[in-house]
Amino acid sequence: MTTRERPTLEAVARRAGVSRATVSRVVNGSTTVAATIREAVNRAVEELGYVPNQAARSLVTQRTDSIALILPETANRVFSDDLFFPAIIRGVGAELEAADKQLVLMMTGSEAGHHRVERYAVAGHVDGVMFASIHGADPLPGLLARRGIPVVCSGRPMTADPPVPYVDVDHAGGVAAAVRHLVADGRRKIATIAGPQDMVAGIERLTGYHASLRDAGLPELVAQGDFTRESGILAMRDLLERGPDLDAVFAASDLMAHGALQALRDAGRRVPDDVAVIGFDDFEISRYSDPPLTTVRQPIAEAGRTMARQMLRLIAGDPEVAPSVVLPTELVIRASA
Amino acid sequence: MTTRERPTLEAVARRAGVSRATVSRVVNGSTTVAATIREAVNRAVEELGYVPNQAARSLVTQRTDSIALILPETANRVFSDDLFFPAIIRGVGAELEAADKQLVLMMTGSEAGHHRVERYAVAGHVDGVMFASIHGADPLPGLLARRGIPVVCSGRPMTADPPVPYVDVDHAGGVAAAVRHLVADGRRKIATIAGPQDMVAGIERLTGYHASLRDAGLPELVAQGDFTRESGILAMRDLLERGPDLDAVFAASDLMAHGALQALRDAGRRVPDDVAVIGFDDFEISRYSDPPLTTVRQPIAEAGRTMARQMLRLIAGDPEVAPSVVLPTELVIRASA
DNA sequence: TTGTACGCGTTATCAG
DNA sequence: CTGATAACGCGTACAA
Repeated sequence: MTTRERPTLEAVARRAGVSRATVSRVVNGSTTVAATIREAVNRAVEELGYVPNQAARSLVTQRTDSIALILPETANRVFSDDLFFPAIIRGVGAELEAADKQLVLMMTGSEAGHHRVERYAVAGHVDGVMFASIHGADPLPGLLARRGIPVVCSGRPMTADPPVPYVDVDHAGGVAAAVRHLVADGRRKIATIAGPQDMVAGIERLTGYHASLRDAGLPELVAQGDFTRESGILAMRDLLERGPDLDAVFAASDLMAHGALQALRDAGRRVPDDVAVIGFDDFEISRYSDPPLTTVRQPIAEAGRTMARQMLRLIAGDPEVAPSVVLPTELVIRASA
Repeated sequence: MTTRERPTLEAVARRAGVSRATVSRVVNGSTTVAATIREAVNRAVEELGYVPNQAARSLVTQRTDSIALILPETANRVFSDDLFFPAIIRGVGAELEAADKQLVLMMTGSEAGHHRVERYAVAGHVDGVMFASIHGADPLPGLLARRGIPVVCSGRPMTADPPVPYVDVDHAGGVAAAVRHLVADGRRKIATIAGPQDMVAGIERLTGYHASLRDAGLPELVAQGDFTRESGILAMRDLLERGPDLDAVFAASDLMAHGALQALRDAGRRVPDDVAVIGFDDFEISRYSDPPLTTVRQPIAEAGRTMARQMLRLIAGDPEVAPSVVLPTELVIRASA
């Protein structure tokens, strides 16, 4: 391994026969440099393979040009068949790439990881921190914000101690559309498989269910899941037991809806003839399920892009950053309901 | 958002009534500081919420205490039902956590991303770079190594321009064990579903297949896949068409093996009665397939841990870092073969 | 045991 | 348009 010394600005300057200042200007794309000199400097940079020392640079600029995306989950959860994280990462990545910022992914399933991320950010490793999801009343976003670090969350934080800008989708509106569709179809015993109640997405979809059924004057039937397919299977079995006469089920995630489809099939119920099923997400796979899943589409990648844009504004010092952006959801009707 | 000034060493020193040097010593855990002073300093640190400026610190120490793990894939590939990446990330994460180093994940599916990672590393953002996989003759590992940046790869790099330390598993040995098992079981028409031939894992498993069948004096039958389940389905159909009389198939990944199981079922072949199937990976789900999958176990998380350990040694300047570590594989016999 | 003083590699502010 | 020169915040010989 060649442990050659890294060339400095000084070295480039000597080789090009100019001052450090001039080299710095060229490297940073200043226009006020004579063409001939610029060329000489660029040649020297090339020959020496010069790359600016990030530590020195950010010591004076106060910037690192890299931004963290926190995945407050364990590796097992992040990397599963749940396509939420990939989608949000794609959205964030695309927007940051366009802005030439480096995306830094950090998983913090454990408590210790949580604390290390805090130090990492406060120490100035990154210019800002985005959260891909929030569990319970996670203090970290507020903590960082109070430190003056730009923070944006995906999903409304449950604690708004110092209010942190967030991007979310219209959960309630999506659920309402789903329930309306079921009611219009003549369904009268509409159950739900709720998401985890330590996450705003889970809570708001359940709240939306409550509100919609109340408006429609229909009886409720709730089972608890955690967004995963397995939990959908278990919850559906539970529902069938407690409400054998149900004729529809709204699952708070596509994966749980798929689990429900499977459990219904196992129980000999036909979808949608006996039981209508609606999910929430609109993952790719939902187009190919049996039957294809009617579901509430939420623009996850778009949420990621939006989150990144807000972050870039925050970093740029834009005072006009909206405290929240809520993206619309949309009912996608296929065969299951 | 409180944009309070970040306290510096100087501020802490003033408050504690000591010099900057002393504060620095306390913060870095030097033992040569009087207990009373240490306490006063710690109190000041606490009160001010002081956290060392990473840029300033690494400007002098030449270290950042964070290490990158490159996933040279798109988000779609990284976050799929392939459990390779989660496993390796878990292994790496555990080892780095113990060493109190921060793990930084970077995905570089695109060409541009590739280049940005190079600059990121060369600029000194991280102390070292690990690669979770390698495609073709990726020049990046060598490029970084030549720059004097510690590099470790998971999987033998196809180009060893400057030889880069790597951790891999015994592909050939695993394949040989699988084929031996099939032959001993009386199978005589053993096909294979090969992995992508731009990755060493794909190449070596196919090479191993060639060698094993040659040794056994049996005819070959090869179809091409890319480690995914879908490619396994397609490849199996292809094989059945070209070799209707095959009585066994070795798939170079568990996911492809699962695809093969499905295709065989669709074709009305019984497993293992008509066709024996063996995979490669031993993912959790392979215990629950129908039938449970006989497969070659490769210790992925252990490879991640080993890779991290090698990296830590490299960073510590240990001259005794092995140029390569090859972990054993093991045939796990279940019901499919 | 503690403090002084220098240097790490850049950028930015001034003169020239 | 270019070149000195002063920060930026910290670690660490060296001196006290």
